[in-house]
Formats: sequence, structure tokens, C-alpha cells
Amino acid sequence: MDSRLSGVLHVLLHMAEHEGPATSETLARAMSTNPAVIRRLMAGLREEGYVRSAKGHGGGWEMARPLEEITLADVYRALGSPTLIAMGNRSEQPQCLVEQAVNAALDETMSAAEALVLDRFSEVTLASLSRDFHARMLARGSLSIKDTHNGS
Amino acid sequence: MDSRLSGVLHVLLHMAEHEGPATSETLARAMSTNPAVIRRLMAGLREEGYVRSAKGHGGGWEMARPLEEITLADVYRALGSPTLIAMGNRSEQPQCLVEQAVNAALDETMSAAEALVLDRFSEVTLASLSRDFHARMLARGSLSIKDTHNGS
DNA sequence: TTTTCATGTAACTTGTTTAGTTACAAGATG
DNA sequence: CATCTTGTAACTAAACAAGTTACATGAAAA
Repeated sequence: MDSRLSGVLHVLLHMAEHEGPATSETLARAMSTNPAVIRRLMAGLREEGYVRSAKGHGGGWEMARPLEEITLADVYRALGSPTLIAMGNRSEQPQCLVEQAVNAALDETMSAAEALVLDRFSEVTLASLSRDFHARMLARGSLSIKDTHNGS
Repeated sequence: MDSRLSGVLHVLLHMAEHEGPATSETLARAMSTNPAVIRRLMAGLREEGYVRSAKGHGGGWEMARPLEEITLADVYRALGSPTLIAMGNRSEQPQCLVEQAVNAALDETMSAAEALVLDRFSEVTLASLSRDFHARMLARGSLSIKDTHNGS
């Protein structure tokens, strides 16, 4: 199952907590994955201007805009709007009228579900996710993000 | 992409139009696929009692209940409730509080979308799909289902 | 200027899932 | 008993995300 959105949000919040630029290496360790995966995930966000990257000493990744100004819908689009719905039609543009009727019914429902998701995404900012994270940290009694992960 | 629901609905409506039992062979031709695919698709529906199958001469597939009594939700469940949403979490039960916050936000949205789909499915019967199909047939001026497919 | 660090990106491998295919056993009808 | 049809397992093919490896590019430090 596609976990790119989940992954990239995780990365972004870690970045936001990080003092100064965070390298792909650092982020990859926090996510138990590979630096190249981080770079691949972030490519679209960089192009859209949500994050910045720099090469060489002291380089790495930084937020380029405030968390308040970035919604989940922005992040989702920056990933290339990957498929949300797992069920599709057997064929688009079928000649068979039976299949047309089936497609019409399913399309209507799936479009509504997709619209619902995008609506909600557009109403959640990275800042609100960050607030939720800090609330969880208080609830647990952790003082730093470093206490909060052991590889995951 | 998973097109089993689309496929099985297509099969069911063809079956409903068919005089007497329809063989897997016949249905497979109408769907441009293989008889074994039809049998595999229908296995769950047979177990749930929505369709009947018979071996030997004059055998094949028939509806076991009126179209009016079968909803898309019934069919969906008979398929084993395959995944509706294509995006998931990187890991369930993460230790990382960042990931917990991300998961919570995504889960909430995805659950809502899934509930919306299932709600709609439960309100659409095979009979209503069939009515839509017949309306399309009238609109096109076809007199028989046989005019409506050339392999699809 | 040379070394080191870090990103950018392509290519390949792996794992998972659906669809399609083949083959054949089991059972029902003529 | 011959034929038809389902039931099911096993295999292949195609698609796709994720992980991995490798190396070119470019920036900072020594």
C-alpha cells in the first residue's frame, strides 16, 4: 500500500523540529529507511517551494514556508496526487452498456469519496499536525522529540 | 488497480439478462476474459447465497435472489471486502509520536471516506443498476443486450 | 586546489497484488 | 459411459511502491 503521504508528513514534522538543516541521512535514520527514499519523497515538495535543500557542508533540508501555510492537500499534490481510491473500473470508455452503467455508479461514489478526502486535506495544516504531536509529547511527559522514536 | 467489484457487477447484470443458466464460458466471452476468472470472482457470491451454480449439461450460473434484494455493499462484502483506500500508514502502532499524530490525522480522513463509500454501496441495489442499464439501452435504441457489447 | 560532505538521479532488486492462464479433479446430465 | 461444466490449485505476467546501490553534481571546509 502506498505510504508516501504518511512518510512525507512524518519527514516534514521531523524537519520542522530539527535545528537547522537536516540531512537525508539524519531523516532516514529517524524513519528507518534509506537517504535516497527521503530525497525521492521530497523532490516534489522542493519543486513546489515548500522545502529547500542545500548541498555540501552544513547542507540538508529545511522548511521554506511556515507550517501554518502548508495543508495536507498541498503536500498531497506535491507528491503528484497519487491514487487515493484502490478500486477502479475494468475498462474506461466501454462499449458495453452494462459496463457503462456499472462504471457510472462506481465513479459517482468514488469521486465523492475522493472529494471528501481532498476537502479534509485542504483543511488540515502541518501546523495543526505539529500541535497534535506536541500535545502527545506533553501527555507522555517527553521533553524532546529525541525521546519519541527508537527507529520508527 | 483492483477491478473485481466492477467486474463482478458486470457479470451479475449479464447473468440477470441471460435466459436460464449462463456458463462461465459464455460470461467470460462477454467480459473478454477467462472462464476461470469468472469462477474465481463468483465464489464468494455463491457462498453468500446470492447466486447458484450447477455442473454438467445445462449447468452454469443463475441469480439465487431478486436483484432488488442485493446491494453493492452485499456484493462488496462477498468479494471479501477488498481495500477501498489506496493510501495507508507507514507503520501501525508506531512508537514515534510524530508518526502517531500523522497516522491519527490520516486514519480519521480515510475512515470517513471508507464509510461514505460503504454507505452509498448499501443504498444501491443491483436492480437500480439494471434499470440504469435499460435506460441506456433505450437511449441508444438497442433492443437486446446482445447489441451492447463487442467483447467488452 | 583538494578533500569532504551532501544532494540529485538513474538503475536495479524485492515484495505484494491482481489478472490471466493452464490443467485437471469432481460431479451432473444425456 | 461420454460429455459438459464447475471448483480449485498452481503458475505466469504486469504494475507499482519501497528499498538499495552507485555515481555525478555542486558547495563548503581545510
